[in-house]
Amino acid sequence: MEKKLFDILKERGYIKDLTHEKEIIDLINGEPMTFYLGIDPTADSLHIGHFFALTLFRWLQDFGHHGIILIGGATALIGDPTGKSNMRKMLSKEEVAHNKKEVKELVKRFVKTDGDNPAIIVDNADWICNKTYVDFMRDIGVHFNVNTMLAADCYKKRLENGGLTFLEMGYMLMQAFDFVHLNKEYGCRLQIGGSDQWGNILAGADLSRKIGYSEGKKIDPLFGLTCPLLIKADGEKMGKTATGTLWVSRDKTSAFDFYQAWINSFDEDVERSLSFFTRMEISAIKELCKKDIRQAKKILAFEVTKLVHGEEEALKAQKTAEELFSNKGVSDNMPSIELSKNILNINIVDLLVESKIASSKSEAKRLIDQNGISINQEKVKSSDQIITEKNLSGNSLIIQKGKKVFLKVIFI
RNA sequence: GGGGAGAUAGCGAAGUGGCCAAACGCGGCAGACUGUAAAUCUGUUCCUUCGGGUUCCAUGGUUCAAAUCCAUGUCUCCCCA
Repeated sequence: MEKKLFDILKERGYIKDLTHEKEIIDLINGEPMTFYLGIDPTADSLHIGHFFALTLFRWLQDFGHHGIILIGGATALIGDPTGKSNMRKMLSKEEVAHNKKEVKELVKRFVKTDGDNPAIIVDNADWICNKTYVDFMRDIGVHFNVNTMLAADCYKKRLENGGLTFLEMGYMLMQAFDFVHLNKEYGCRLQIGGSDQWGNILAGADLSRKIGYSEGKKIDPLFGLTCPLLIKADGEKMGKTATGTLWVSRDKTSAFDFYQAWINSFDEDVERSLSFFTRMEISAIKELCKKDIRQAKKILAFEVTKLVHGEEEALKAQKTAEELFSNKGVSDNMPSIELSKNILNINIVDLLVESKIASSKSEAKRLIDQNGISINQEKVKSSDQIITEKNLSGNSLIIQKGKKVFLKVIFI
Protein backbone atom coordinates (compact mmCIF):
# COMPACT_ATOMS: atom_id res chain seq x y z
CA MET A 1 0.00 0.00 0.00
CA GLU A 2 1.15 3.49 -0.79
CA LYS A 3 2.31 5.74 1.93
CA LYS A 4 0.01 8.51 2.99
CA LEU A 5 1.23 12.01 2.26
CA PHE A 6 1.25 13.08 5.86
CA ASP A 7 3.49 10.20 6.84
CA ILE A 8 5.86 11.05 4.05
CA LEU A 9 6.08 14.65 5.20
CA LYS A 10 6.52 13.61 8.77
CA GLU A 11 9.20 11.11 7.91
CA ARG A 12 11.11 13.65 5.87
CA GLY A 13 11.11 16.11 8.72
CA TYR A 14 8.83 18.70 7.21
CA ILE A 15 6.49 19.03 10.16
CA LYS A 16 7.37 21.34 13.01
CA ASP A 17 4.06 22.50 14.43
CA LEU A 18 0.42 21.90 13.67
CA THR A 19 -2.57 23.86 14.88
CA HIS A 20 -4.88 20.83 14.95
CA GLU A 21 -3.02 17.61 14.59
CA LYS A 22 -5.80 15.18 13.87
CA GLU A 23 -7.78 17.39 11.54
CA ILE A 24 -4.74 18.33 9.54
CA ILE A 25 -3.69 14.75 9.08
CA ASP A 26 -7.13 13.95 7.73
CA LEU A 27 -7.08 17.01 5.54
CA ILE A 28 -3.69 16.27 4.05
CA ASN A 29 -4.37 12.60 3.53
CA GLY A 30 -7.86 13.22 2.26
CA GLU A 31 -9.55 14.77 -0.73
CA PRO A 32 -7.89 17.68 -2.53
CA MET A 33 -8.17 20.88 -0.54
CA THR A 34 -6.79 24.37 -0.94
CA PHE A 35 -3.77 25.66 0.95
CA TYR A 36 -1.49 28.67 0.69
CA LEU A 37 2.05 29.81 1.23
CA GLY A 38 2.95 33.46 1.60
CA ILE A 39 6.17 34.97 0.39
CA ASP A 40 7.03 38.61 0.97
CA PRO A 41 8.97 40.15 -1.90
CA THR A 42 11.51 41.87 0.30
CA ALA A 43 14.34 41.02 -2.07
CA ASP A 44 14.51 40.39 -5.78
CA SER A 45 15.31 36.76 -5.26
CA LEU A 46 14.43 33.85 -3.03
CA HIS A 47 16.66 32.50 -0.32
CA ILE A 48 17.01 28.94 0.68
CA GLY A 49 14.26 29.17 3.30
CA HIS A 50 11.70 30.13 0.68
CA PHE A 51 12.97 27.39 -1.54
CA PHE A 52 12.50 24.89 1.24
CA ALA A 53 8.92 25.95 1.85
CA LEU A 54 8.31 25.67 -1.87
CA THR A 55 9.43 22.04 -1.85
CA LEU A 56 6.76 21.35 0.74
CA PHE A 57 4.31 23.23 -1.42
CA ARG A 58 5.25 20.99 -4.30
CA TRP A 59 4.66 17.84 -2.29
CA LEU A 60 1.16 18.94 -1.44
CA GLN A 61 0.55 19.96 -5.00
CA ASP A 62 1.79 16.67 -6.37
CA PHE A 63 -0.68 14.84 -4.18
CA GLY A 64 -3.55 16.74 -5.71
CA HIS A 65 -4.04 19.62 -3.31
CA HIS A 66 -4.65 23.06 -4.74
CA GLY A 67 -1.99 25.56 -3.89
CA ILE A 68 -2.06 29.30 -3.74
CA ILE A 69 1.13 31.31 -3.66
CA LEU A 70 0.55 34.63 -2.02
CA ILE A 71 3.04 37.29 -2.98
CA GLY A 72 2.96 39.82 -0.19
CA GLY A 73 2.95 43.00 -2.19
CA ALA A 74 1.22 44.81 0.63
CA THR A 75 2.94 43.14 3.54
CA ALA A 76 6.37 43.76 2.04
CA LEU A 77 5.64 47.47 2.29
CA ILE A 78 5.28 47.07 6.05
CA GLY A 79 7.94 44.53 6.95
CA ASP A 80 7.51 41.55 9.20
CA PRO A 81 8.99 42.28 12.63
CA THR A 82 8.99 38.62 13.65
CA GLY A 83 12.30 37.59 15.11
CA LYS A 84 14.04 40.75 13.97
CA SER A 85 16.00 42.69 16.51
CA ASN A 86 15.79 45.93 14.57
CA MET A 87 13.32 47.50 12.27
CA ARG A 88 14.29 46.69 8.78
CA LYS A 89 14.70 49.29 6.13
CA MET A 90 11.44 50.27 4.57
CA LEU A 91 11.29 49.34 0.94
CA SER A 92 10.07 51.83 -1.62
CA LYS A 93 7.02 50.97 -3.65
CA GLU A 94 9.18 50.74 -6.74
CA GLU A 95 11.49 48.23 -5.11
CA VAL A 96 8.59 46.08 -4.05
CA ALA A 97 7.13 46.19 -7.53
CA HIS A 98 10.42 45.08 -9.00
CA ASN A 99 10.88 42.34 -6.42
CA LYS A 100 7.39 41.07 -6.99
CA LYS A 101 8.12 40.48 -10.62
CA GLU A 102 11.35 38.62 -9.96
CA VAL A 103 9.94 36.51 -7.17
CA LYS A 104 6.97 35.52 -9.27
CA GLU A 105 9.22 34.27 -12.04
CA LEU A 106 11.29 32.26 -9.60
CA VAL A 107 8.30 30.72 -7.93
CA LYS A 108 7.09 29.50 -11.27
CA ARG A 109 10.19 27.44 -11.61
CA PHE A 110 9.48 25.38 -8.53
CA VAL A 111 5.75 24.96 -8.42
CA LYS A 112 3.43 23.92 -11.16
CA THR A 113 1.62 26.90 -12.61
CA ASP A 114 0.19 25.27 -15.68
CA GLY A 115 -1.16 21.91 -16.79
CA ASP A 116 -3.01 19.84 -14.22
CA ASN A 117 -3.74 21.41 -10.89
CA PRO A 118 -1.81 24.63 -11.42
CA ALA A 119 -0.99 26.87 -8.49
CA ILE A 120 -2.68 30.24 -8.34
CA ILE A 121 -0.50 33.24 -7.68
CA VAL A 122 -2.13 36.15 -5.90
CA ASP A 123 -0.97 39.44 -4.44
CA ASN A 124 -2.33 40.68 -1.16
CA ALA A 125 -1.98 44.27 -2.34
CA ASP A 126 -5.09 43.55 -4.41
CA TRP A 127 -7.32 43.29 -1.39
CA ILE A 128 -5.44 45.21 1.27
CA CYS A 129 -4.32 48.37 -0.49
CA ASN A 130 -7.79 49.54 -1.39
CA LYS A 131 -9.24 49.06 2.05
CA THR A 132 -9.49 52.27 4.03
CA TYR A 133 -7.73 52.61 7.32
CA VAL A 134 -10.88 53.04 9.33
CA ASP A 135 -12.57 50.06 7.72
CA PHE A 136 -9.55 47.90 8.28
CA MET A 137 -9.39 48.88 11.91
CA ARG A 138 -13.09 48.33 12.43
CA ASP A 139 -13.23 44.99 10.63
CA ILE A 140 -9.91 43.48 11.55
CA GLY A 141 -8.26 45.55 14.24
CA VAL A 142 -11.15 45.11 16.61
CA HIS A 143 -10.38 41.42 16.95
CA PHE A 144 -6.81 41.83 18.07
CA ASN A 145 -5.84 42.18 21.67
CA VAL A 146 -2.58 44.07 21.98
CA ASN A 147 -1.75 42.40 25.26
CA THR A 148 -1.93 39.03 23.63
CA MET A 149 0.16 40.16 20.74
CA LEU A 150 2.86 41.57 22.96
CA ALA A 151 3.02 38.39 24.95
CA ALA A 152 3.60 36.40 21.81
CA ASP A 153 7.00 34.91 21.49
CA CYS A 154 7.59 36.29 18.05
CA TYR A 155 7.71 39.89 19.25
CA LYS A 156 9.89 39.23 22.24
CA LYS A 157 13.14 40.02 20.57
CA ARG A 158 11.86 43.33 19.39
CA LEU A 159 10.50 44.30 22.73
CA GLU A 160 13.75 43.43 24.43
CA ASN A 161 15.62 45.46 21.89
CA GLY A 162 13.73 48.62 22.33
CA GLY A 163 10.34 48.35 20.84
CA LEU A 164 8.06 48.05 17.97
CA THR A 165 6.53 50.69 15.78
CA PHE A 166 2.85 50.87 15.13
CA LEU A 167 3.58 50.22 11.49
CA GLU A 168 4.99 46.82 12.24
CA MET A 169 2.30 45.87 14.68
CA GLY A 170 -0.02 46.10 11.74
CA TYR A 171 1.85 43.39 9.96
CA MET A 172 0.24 40.57 11.84
CA LEU A 173 -3.22 41.94 11.20
CA MET A 174 -2.57 42.05 7.50
CA GLN A 175 -1.32 38.52 7.32
CA ALA A 176 -4.22 37.31 9.40
CA PHE A 177 -6.57 39.11 7.08
CA ASP A 178 -4.93 37.41 4.09
CA PHE A 179 -5.77 34.01 5.44
CA VAL A 180 -9.37 34.95 6.07
CA HIS A 181 -9.64 36.51 2.65
CA LEU A 182 -8.24 33.46 0.88
CA ASN A 183 -10.57 31.29 2.84
CA LYS A 184 -13.52 33.33 1.69
CA GLU A 185 -12.44 33.65 -1.93
CA TYR A 186 -10.90 30.26 -2.55
CA GLY A 187 -12.02 28.09 0.33
CA CYS A 188 -8.44 27.88 1.52
CA ARG A 189 -8.20 25.89 4.75
CA LEU A 190 -4.51 25.52 5.43
CA GLN A 191 -1.59 27.89 5.60
CA ILE A 192 1.93 26.56 5.46
CA GLY A 193 5.11 28.42 6.30
CA GLY A 194 8.40 28.42 8.15
CA SER A 195 8.20 28.06 11.90
CA ASP A 196 9.00 31.74 12.27
CA GLN A 197 5.57 32.33 10.80
CA TRP A 198 3.78 30.37 13.51
CA GLY A 199 2.52 33.46 15.29
CA ASN A 200 1.23 35.05 12.12
CA ILE A 201 -0.45 31.85 11.03
CA LEU A 202 -2.16 31.41 14.36
CA ALA A 203 -3.36 34.99 14.17
CA GLY A 204 -5.08 34.21 10.90
CA ALA A 205 -6.79 31.14 12.27
CA ASP A 206 -7.90 33.05 15.35
CA LEU A 207 -9.16 35.95 13.33
CA SER A 208 -11.32 33.70 11.21
CA ARG A 209 -12.88 32.16 14.28
CA LYS A 210 -13.51 35.54 15.87
CA ILE A 211 -15.08 37.02 12.77
CA GLY A 212 -17.30 33.98 12.44
CA TYR A 213 -18.31 34.29 16.05
CA SER A 214 -19.10 37.98 15.84
CA GLU A 215 -21.18 37.41 12.74
CA GLY A 216 -22.96 34.58 14.44
CA LYS A 217 -21.87 32.08 11.80
CA LYS A 218 -20.21 28.82 12.40
CA ILE A 219 -17.09 28.71 10.31
CA ASP A 220 -14.87 25.73 9.67
CA PRO A 221 -11.66 26.33 11.52
CA LEU A 222 -8.55 27.32 9.57
CA PHE A 223 -5.42 25.27 10.00
CA GLY A 224 -1.73 26.03 10.05
CA LEU A 225 1.32 23.91 9.50
CA THR A 226 4.91 25.01 9.88
CA CYS A 227 8.14 23.45 8.78
CA PRO A 228 11.36 23.74 10.75
CA LEU A 229 13.90 26.45 10.10
CA LEU A 230 16.93 25.37 8.21
CA ILE A 231 19.67 25.39 10.77
CA LYS A 232 23.12 23.97 10.19
CA ALA A 233 24.89 21.72 12.63
CA ASP A 234 26.72 24.71 14.10
CA GLY A 235 23.45 26.46 14.80
CA GLU A 236 23.82 29.02 12.05
CA LYS A 237 21.14 29.63 9.50
CA MET A 238 21.69 27.81 6.29
CA GLY A 239 22.29 29.80 3.18
CA LYS A 240 25.81 31.12 2.85
CA THR A 241 28.29 30.51 0.09
CA ALA A 242 31.97 31.31 -0.14
CA THR A 243 31.00 34.60 -1.70
CA GLY A 244 27.81 35.62 0.05
CA THR A 245 24.18 34.72 0.42
CA LEU A 246 23.03 31.57 -1.26
CA TRP A 247 20.37 32.94 -3.57
CA VAL A 248 18.06 30.72 -5.49
CA SER A 249 18.41 32.73 -8.61
CA ARG A 250 20.55 32.18 -11.63
CA ASP A 251 22.08 35.59 -11.85
CA LYS A 252 22.65 36.23 -8.18
CA THR A 253 24.43 33.01 -7.27
CA SER A 254 26.18 31.09 -10.03
CA ALA A 255 25.51 27.41 -10.51
CA PHE A 256 29.09 26.66 -9.52
CA ASP A 257 28.90 28.61 -6.24
CA PHE A 258 25.54 27.06 -5.55
CA TYR A 259 26.89 23.56 -6.12
CA GLN A 260 29.90 24.25 -3.95
CA ALA A 261 27.76 25.48 -1.09
CA TRP A 262 26.08 22.10 -0.89
CA ILE A 263 29.27 20.13 -1.30
CA ASN A 264 30.65 22.03 1.65
CA SER A 265 27.74 21.10 3.92
CA PHE A 266 28.51 19.72 7.32
CA ASP A 267 28.39 15.94 7.36
CA GLU A 268 25.60 16.02 9.91
CA ASP A 269 23.37 18.11 7.70
CA VAL A 270 23.52 16.01 4.57
CA GLU A 271 20.89 13.49 5.48
CA ARG A 272 18.33 16.12 6.32
CA SER A 273 19.11 18.18 3.25
CA LEU A 274 18.66 15.19 1.04
CA SER A 275 15.30 14.43 2.53
CA PHE A 276 14.14 18.00 1.99
CA PHE A 277 15.53 18.80 -1.39
CA THR A 278 15.41 15.49 -3.20
CA ARG A 279 12.78 12.82 -3.50
CA MET A 280 15.08 9.95 -2.65
CA GLU A 281 13.65 7.31 -0.34
CA ILE A 282 14.49 7.94 3.28
CA SER A 283 15.95 4.50 3.73
CA ALA A 284 18.18 5.01 0.71
CA ILE A 285 19.33 8.36 2.03
CA LYS A 286 20.20 6.90 5.40
CA GLU A 287 22.15 4.10 3.86
CA LEU A 288 24.02 6.35 1.51
CA CYS A 289 25.03 8.79 4.22
CA LYS A 290 26.28 5.98 6.36
CA LYS A 291 28.18 4.32 3.60
CA ASP A 292 29.69 7.19 1.71
CA ILE A 293 29.13 10.65 3.02
CA ARG A 294 31.09 12.31 0.26
CA GLN A 295 29.09 10.62 -2.43
CA ALA A 296 25.99 11.72 -0.58
CA LYS A 297 27.16 15.31 -0.71
CA LYS A 298 27.81 15.01 -4.39
CA ILE A 299 24.33 13.73 -5.06
CA LEU A 300 22.85 16.40 -2.88
CA ALA A 301 24.76 19.17 -4.59
CA PHE A 302 23.97 17.86 -8.03
CA GLU A 303 20.28 17.31 -7.46
CA VAL A 304 19.65 20.63 -5.83
CA THR A 305 21.65 22.51 -8.42
CA LYS A 306 19.69 20.72 -11.09
CA LEU A 307 16.47 21.83 -9.54
CA VAL A 308 17.48 25.44 -9.46
CA HIS A 309 19.78 25.88 -12.40
CA GLY A 310 18.77 23.04 -14.67
CA GLU A 311 20.47 19.78 -15.50
CA GLU A 312 22.96 21.21 -17.96
CA GLU A 313 24.27 23.78 -15.52
CA ALA A 314 24.38 21.22 -12.74
CA LEU A 315 26.46 18.87 -14.86
CA LYS A 316 28.79 21.68 -15.72
CA ALA A 317 29.14 22.72 -12.12
CA GLN A 318 29.85 19.17 -11.09
CA LYS A 319 32.43 18.69 -13.79
CA THR A 320 34.07 21.96 -12.95
CA ALA A 321 34.21 21.09 -9.28
CA GLU A 322 35.71 17.70 -9.95
CA GLU A 323 38.33 19.06 -12.26
CA LEU A 324 39.19 21.87 -9.93
CA PHE A 325 39.49 19.85 -6.79
CA SER A 326 40.35 16.34 -7.73
CA ASN A 327 43.47 16.96 -9.72
CA LYS A 328 44.57 19.78 -11.84
CA GLY A 329 42.91 22.89 -10.59
CA VAL A 330 41.83 23.77 -14.10
CA SER A 331 38.49 23.55 -15.78
CA ASP A 332 36.80 24.95 -18.83
CA ASN A 333 33.82 26.21 -16.92
CA MET A 334 35.46 27.54 -13.85
CA PRO A 335 34.55 31.01 -12.64
CA SER A 336 36.32 33.53 -14.78
CA ILE A 337 36.80 37.20 -15.30
CA GLU A 338 38.00 39.13 -18.30
CA LEU A 339 40.61 41.82 -18.00
CA SER A 340 42.33 43.96 -20.57
CA LYS A 341 45.61 42.75 -22.00
CA ASN A 342 46.99 46.19 -21.44
CA ILE A 343 47.33 45.68 -17.74
CA LEU A 344 49.90 42.90 -18.19
CA ASN A 345 53.22 43.46 -16.54
CA ILE A 346 51.09 44.14 -13.57
CA ASN A 347 52.15 43.61 -10.01
CA ILE A 348 50.58 40.52 -8.44
CA VAL A 349 49.03 42.58 -5.68
CA ASP A 350 47.29 44.84 -8.17
CA LEU A 351 46.11 41.88 -10.14
CA LEU A 352 44.45 40.39 -7.08
CA VAL A 353 42.63 43.63 -6.49
CA GLU A 354 41.69 44.07 -10.15
CA SER A 355 40.24 40.59 -10.31
CA LYS A 356 38.34 41.20 -7.05
CA ILE A 357 39.99 38.24 -5.36
CA ALA A 358 41.14 40.65 -2.69
CA SER A 359 39.24 43.72 -1.65
CA SER A 360 42.26 45.89 -0.93
CA LYS A 361 45.97 45.85 -1.51
CA SER A 362 46.56 45.25 2.15
CA GLU A 363 44.43 42.16 1.99
CA ALA A 364 46.22 40.97 -1.13
CA LYS A 365 49.59 41.30 0.55
CA ARG A 366 48.36 39.57 3.63
CA LEU A 367 47.14 36.65 1.56
CA ILE A 368 50.48 36.34 -0.17
CA ASP A 369 52.36 36.59 3.10
CA GLN A 370 50.25 33.78 4.46
CA ASN A 371 50.79 31.54 1.49
CA GLY A 372 47.21 31.82 0.45
CA ILE A 373 47.65 32.64 -3.22
CA SER A 374 48.68 30.44 -6.11
CA ILE A 375 49.04 31.37 -9.76
CA ASN A 376 48.77 28.41 -12.10
CA GLN A 377 49.27 26.01 -9.21
CA GLU A 378 52.38 27.71 -7.95
CA LYS A 379 52.44 29.47 -4.62
CA VAL A 380 53.17 33.13 -4.92
CA LYS A 381 56.10 33.84 -2.65
CA SER A 382 56.59 37.54 -2.99
CA SER A 383 54.21 40.42 -3.29
CA ASP A 384 56.67 42.04 -5.68
CA GLN A 385 56.10 39.48 -8.37
CA ILE A 386 55.21 40.91 -11.75
CA ILE A 387 52.74 39.08 -13.94
CA THR A 388 53.76 39.09 -17.57
CA GLU A 389 52.80 37.29 -20.72
CA LYS A 390 55.10 34.47 -19.67
CA ASN A 391 52.78 33.59 -16.84
CA LEU A 392 49.89 33.00 -19.16
CA SER A 393 48.89 29.75 -20.69
CA GLY A 394 47.14 30.78 -23.84
CA ASN A 395 45.54 34.05 -22.90
CA SER A 396 44.63 33.25 -19.36
CA LEU A 397 45.94 32.31 -15.98
CA ILE A 398 44.42 30.75 -12.93
CA ILE A 399 44.43 32.30 -9.52
CA GLN A 400 43.69 30.21 -6.48
CA LYS A 401 42.93 31.74 -3.14
CA GLY A 402 42.96 29.41 -0.21
CA LYS A 403 41.68 26.00 -0.90
CA LYS A 404 38.36 26.65 -2.47
CA VAL A 405 38.35 29.87 -4.42
CA PHE A 406 39.45 29.55 -8.02
CA LEU A 407 39.36 32.21 -10.67
CA LYS A 408 40.46 32.14 -14.24
CA VAL A 409 41.60 35.49 -15.53
CA ILE A 410 41.28 35.88 -19.26
CA PHE A 411 43.22 38.66 -20.91
CA ILE A 412 41.61 40.13 -23.98
C1' G B 1 6.68 66.79 28.50
C1' G B 2 10.29 65.53 32.98
C1' G B 3 14.58 62.68 34.72
C1' G B 4 18.69 59.24 33.75
C1' A B 5 22.18 56.34 30.67
C1' G B 6 24.57 55.84 26.17
C1' A B 7 26.72 56.02 20.67
C1' U B 8 34.17 52.76 19.86
C1' A B 9 36.11 48.24 13.90
C1' G B 10 31.31 43.13 10.68
C1' C B 11 29.15 42.13 15.86
C1' G B 12 29.72 42.20 21.36
C1' A B 13 32.84 44.97 24.46
C1' A B 14 37.37 47.57 27.04
C1' G B 15 39.69 52.21 26.90
C1' U B 16 38.01 58.68 30.56
C1' G B 17 44.36 63.54 27.81
C1' G B 18 50.22 61.29 25.19
C1' C B 19 52.56 54.33 26.05
C1' C B 20 45.93 54.11 20.91
C1' A B 21 45.32 51.91 14.51
C1' A B 22 42.60 51.21 19.68
C1' A B 23 42.82 45.24 24.85
C1' C B 24 39.63 40.96 24.76
C1' G B 25 35.69 37.62 22.79
C1' C B 26 32.79 36.20 18.50
C1' G B 27 32.66 36.27 13.36
C1' G B 28 35.77 36.52 8.69
C1' C B 29 40.24 35.19 5.96
C1' A B 30 44.74 32.28 5.43
C1' G B 31 48.37 28.22 7.11
C1' A B 32 49.04 23.04 9.25
C1' C B 33 46.17 18.47 9.68
C1' U B 34 42.08 16.31 6.60
C1' G B 35 37.73 14.31 2.86
C1' U B 36 36.44 20.59 -0.91
C1' A B 37 33.36 18.06 6.08
C1' A B 38 33.91 18.80 11.37
C1' A B 39 37.20 19.33 15.51
C1' U B 40 42.05 21.11 16.87
C1' C B 41 46.44 24.15 16.62
C1' U B 42 48.96 28.73 14.31
C1' G B 43 48.83 33.38 12.00
C1' U B 44 45.88 37.40 10.51
C1' U B 45 41.66 40.98 10.43
C1' C B 46 41.18 50.22 8.32
C1' C B 47 43.96 52.06 3.90
C1' U B 48 48.86 52.74 1.87
C1' U B 49 53.13 54.71 -3.16
C1' C B 50 55.52 51.13 3.32
C1' G B 51 57.44 57.41 3.92
C1' G B 52 52.90 57.52 5.91
C1' G B 53 47.50 58.52 5.65
C1' U B 54 42.47 58.41 7.53
C1' U B 55 39.47 56.47 11.99
C1' C B 56 36.16 55.85 17.87
C1' C B 57 27.88 59.37 15.94
C1' A B 58 28.22 64.77 13.49
C1' U B 59 30.01 69.76 13.54
C1' G B 60 32.75 73.32 15.97
C1' G B 61 36.11 74.46 20.21
C1' U B 62 40.13 73.85 24.25
C1' U B 63 45.26 71.73 24.09
C1' C B 64 52.04 71.05 22.06
C1' A B 65 48.81 66.53 22.08
C1' A B 66 41.66 64.36 21.97
C1' A B 67 38.25 57.99 21.31
C1' U B 68 39.11 60.51 26.05
C1' C B 69 37.80 67.57 28.00
C1' C B 70 33.94 71.63 26.44
C1' A B 71 29.64 73.38 23.26
C1' U B 72 25.86 72.40 19.92
C1' G B 73 23.28 68.90 17.06
C1' U B 74 21.52 63.85 15.65
C1' C B 75 20.13 59.10 17.12
C1' U B 76 19.24 54.99 20.76
C1' C B 77 17.81 52.87 25.40
C1' C B 78 15.75 53.05 30.61
C1' C B 79 12.40 55.31 34.34
C1' C B 80 8.18 58.72 35.11
C1' A B 81 3.79 61.24 32.59
